[in-house]
Amino acid sequence: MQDQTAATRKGRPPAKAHDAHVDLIAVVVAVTDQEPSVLTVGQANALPSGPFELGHRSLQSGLRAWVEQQTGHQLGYIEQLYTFADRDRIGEQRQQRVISISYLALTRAEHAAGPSKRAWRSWYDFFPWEDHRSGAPPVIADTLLPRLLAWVDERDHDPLKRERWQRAAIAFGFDGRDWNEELVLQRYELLYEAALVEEATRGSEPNKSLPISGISMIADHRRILATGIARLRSKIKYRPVVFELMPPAFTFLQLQRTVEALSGRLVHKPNFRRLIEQQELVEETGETTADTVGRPAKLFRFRHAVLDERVVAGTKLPLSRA
Amino acid sequence: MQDQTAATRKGRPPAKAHDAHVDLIAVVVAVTDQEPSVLTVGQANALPSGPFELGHRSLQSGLRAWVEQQTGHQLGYIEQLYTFADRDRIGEQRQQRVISISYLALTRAEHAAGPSKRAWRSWYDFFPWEDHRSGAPPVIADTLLPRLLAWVDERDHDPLKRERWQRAAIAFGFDGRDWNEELVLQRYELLYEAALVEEATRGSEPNKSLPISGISMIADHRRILATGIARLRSKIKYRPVVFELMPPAFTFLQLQRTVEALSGRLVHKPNFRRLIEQQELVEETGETTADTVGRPAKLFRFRHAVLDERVVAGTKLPLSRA
DNA sequence: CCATTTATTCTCTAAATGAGTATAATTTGG
DNA sequence: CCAAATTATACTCATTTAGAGAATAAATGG
Repeated sequence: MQDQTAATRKGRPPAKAHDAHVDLIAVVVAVTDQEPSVLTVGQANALPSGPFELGHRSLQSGLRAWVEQQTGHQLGYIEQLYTFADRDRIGEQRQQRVISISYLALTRAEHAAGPSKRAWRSWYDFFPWEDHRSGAPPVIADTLLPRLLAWVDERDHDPLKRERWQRAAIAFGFDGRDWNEELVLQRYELLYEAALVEEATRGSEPNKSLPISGISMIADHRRILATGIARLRSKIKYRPVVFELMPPAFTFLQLQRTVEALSGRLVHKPNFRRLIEQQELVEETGETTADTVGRPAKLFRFRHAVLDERVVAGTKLPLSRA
Repeated sequence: MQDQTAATRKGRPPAKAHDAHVDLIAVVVAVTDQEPSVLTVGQANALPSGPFELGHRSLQSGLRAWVEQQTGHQLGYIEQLYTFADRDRIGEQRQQRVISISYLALTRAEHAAGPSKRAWRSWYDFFPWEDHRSGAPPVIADTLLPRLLAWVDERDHDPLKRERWQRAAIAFGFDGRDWNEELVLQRYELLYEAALVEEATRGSEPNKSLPISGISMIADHRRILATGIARLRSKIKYRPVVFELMPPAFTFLQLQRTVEALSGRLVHKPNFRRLIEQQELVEETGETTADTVGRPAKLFRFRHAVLDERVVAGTKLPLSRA
């Protein structure tokens, strides 16, 4: 799953007319001080990216080269996210097609020294409504809910109103529904559709009452970031990827705080420990933490062997033994 | 998740030199007569595909257009699979880069009449080792195991031998391990690496003792098909996508047989029923089947409402209530 | 009517999950 | 040095879910 790439098709006449510009773009994630952060460039409002060039051996190596050049950061774990190609989601129009192939990279924030243009930034700067670690953030009730209600009311008649309202309610957990932390992309797309994010209004006249929600990014980078967050929030649940973000040795609490930072939710401490233990994902290093107050915690390391042993979780289909 | 696309990047000088040819390629799946089949073109050894052109509104609409033109088949549900760009996996070398953006489409085999070049073909023709509905297929013990052992033995020394053997054992369930039906792509890649599939030997001199395993496809289409099968086998477990493959009304057994066809494994009938029922995925139509022997089965239909109600399964993180 | 076939419902046990409570090992303020 | 305070770790208990199979129901074909 971590290394897929290849060209295809048999000798078809090269259709130069349709050739496209291909960009590689990276969502590089680290967690430091209980804050999930993303690697940015420029005015801290762009993801590292660059064109896929003839010199690149593969998509992945092209991506690594660009990120390293632009941020000085070397990537470890990466996986492909999604390939975008909409014309209408970019401000300017061009004659030529642009394809963006996005990747998710997991890393630790330290790594390589020296002065560089790299800037880590909490992803909740861009998505303030996504952090529910201390309850639902006020921005939802104060800003988003009223605005979304207005957007629902744009519709004249009932079935259409209800459809909009239901979508909003599912995405944000209104009407007593549960908050679902995985719906990052749906929420962003809804806000985009309701024109509650700055980038949705770029083509139009500057409306001073907007924008309102979070820091925006250039082009559609915020959408790509949303895609990455959604993927990661989903993936930590069934694959041991959190450990890519951890130092070599860590305590249970540190691990828990990392998961909480990513998912934007608090987890139940004893049950979290039980979950990790029963899956045998970690082993004791023998050391304990010294620096803290309270009872010192044992240090653990990730059991890399699990990557070989059980490639994947379990079934979920009620298989028959026959 | 079903409709994502967009262009990116701010005004960077168009780097014509690096422009790439972009192909769209479809894994179109249907299940008929308990056989999972894939839509092919050409000599029934190619997936429908075509270049992404300026006239296409989006990647998805371009894909739909090509499939419709080449097969006369109209697509319903589609989702993006993966974007490939390896140079070394295609027979011929070219100066220009080729990007293949692949999609998975789910449909029903009937649909549109008239003469057409479309051909449905069981995916097990291409992956005979993947069908475990009547136990492990003989090809594994008879052909693959000995060949893989020889491949393991190519390595001179122990740690390297062990590493190869462990990979094979995990992928194919040797050494008393369980068969994991989701590892379709890993298995294919392993066979490719061990040169046990025809396409792995295309650059080299024709070795008569090979090829051996399944029907091959042009270029890297078989790899893309493997990617699609793997995705589908994984996805049916946590999202109600099987219903895209079912007729409007169906019995529990038909539904079960469809799941079995896709996963290549038999499921436990009462527990399968319980699973579907407790998730309230279906409702009775009121009719029953007439044509069969034995007790007539009730007919059910998919409750489309579930797509709105619960967008997604559940948590899997031990959340705290606070 | 009886054997056969398929459908549907139950039962029972073992695991996994959710939610707390209890106990252990430290540090820190007096 | 002792009593909070603080964090870590271990247990408990009820509830749900999953795995495996038995029992019952409703047809068909003689």
